[in-house]
Amino acid sequence: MRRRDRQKEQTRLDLALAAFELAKAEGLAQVRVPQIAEAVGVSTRTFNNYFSSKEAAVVWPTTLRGARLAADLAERPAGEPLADALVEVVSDLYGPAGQEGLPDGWLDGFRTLVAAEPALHGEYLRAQAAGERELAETIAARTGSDEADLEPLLLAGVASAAERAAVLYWVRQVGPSTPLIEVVRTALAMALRGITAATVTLS
Amino acid sequence: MRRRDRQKEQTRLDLALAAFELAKAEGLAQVRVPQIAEAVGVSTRTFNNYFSSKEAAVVWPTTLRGARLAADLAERPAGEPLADALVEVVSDLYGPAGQEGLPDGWLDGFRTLVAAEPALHGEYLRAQAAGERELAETIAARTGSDEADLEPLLLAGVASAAERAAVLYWVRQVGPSTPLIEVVRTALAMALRGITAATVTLS
DNA sequence: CAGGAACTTGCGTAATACGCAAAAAATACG
DNA sequence: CGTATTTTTTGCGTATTACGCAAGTTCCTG
Repeated sequence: MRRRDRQKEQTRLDLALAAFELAKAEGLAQVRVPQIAEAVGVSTRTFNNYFSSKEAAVVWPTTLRGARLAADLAERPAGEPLADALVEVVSDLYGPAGQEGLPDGWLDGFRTLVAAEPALHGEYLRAQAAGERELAETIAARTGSDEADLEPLLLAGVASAAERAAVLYWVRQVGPSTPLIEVVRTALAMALRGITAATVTLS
Repeated sequence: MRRRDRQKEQTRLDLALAAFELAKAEGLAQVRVPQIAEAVGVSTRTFNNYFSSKEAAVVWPTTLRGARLAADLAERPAGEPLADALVEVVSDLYGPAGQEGLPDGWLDGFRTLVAAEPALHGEYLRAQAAGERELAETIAARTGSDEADLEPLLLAGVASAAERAAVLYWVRQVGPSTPLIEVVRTALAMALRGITAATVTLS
């Protein structure tokens, strides 16, 4: 029962990475679904059992990273202030530990590819949004907020937005680059200060 | 030159609203592109000159609203604190003035539809992201930041995230609803307090 | 009102996504 | 150890779609 699941996830990741490599090499538009399937040794139909489009496949690791984010937050010491925990957990995604399970240099290549391929933007944001939802749930669990509170949604959304902004800033940077992980930390710190400081209740 | 453009934009909006109405009535998956085109009286091929998918069509007004957001911010008095201006401008989108050019009740129907149709999420987020970019540029122009600064990106991202979080919160709300526009104002105020207060520079 | 630009349209085609049912593989169980 | 059962993969058929291209139509400009 478990071996099966692991094999499935491996195949899913294989397909995702194959799609990514091909897109990087030839441009996403030139990549054909059968080509991806063949690279992994499965049928086209099987590819479509795992992913509903090549875009979804390319972006799959983003979903994984989102899940890892929530999981990491859940394991943070309970006493730690939430803002600090968020900064750590998100910026860790951009450190060496955040690349686990993915090939070397994946993150850089992925950023480049997404920037170059507008066709990926929708699926990419979708994947991020999924992670954001998980994150909001974890935050709610941690702070003991009501399931339907505004704060967890806000915190997750803002953290996610700060992460995106940091990456965007870093990509556009021209001069000597501040390391991405530093930019991420700064952006998160700036963005989170507001929400965690204020305690506002809706009437 | 201008009459032509106006007609074009009208057609584009007609197609978008037709797609929306049909999706609302029959479910997006049941709607066929030729059906949308016919509803507006153009050929299928013309539909695809305007939009590259039915999803993109349904979501088009979101793009318009994003553009309006940036335009509105540009017209705010220069003296006004940026955070205040952002709160006003975003929450105005959820007031009566924000519905201009769209049919009555569009906003409610749209929210419901997007919530019900995962196939729209990608395009929806894409449209929001486009608005976010415009907003960041307008903010940069307003504050006189360098084109490549982090702050404008962060502010635009956080404002956008706060808006999304507010809507999500409001949708899930069970009890007596706080008016959406109030939730939006609160969320923005909470989220923005941090960034605008802090002045952090990257090393 | 003639010349030309912009927009629309029909046609052809490559690609895709998914339902369905059969084959194959993995696992559980006696 | 072998068979029954569940899961996964696969092939096939098909409805739909997106877009290049070239011809037709509309509209503006001088």
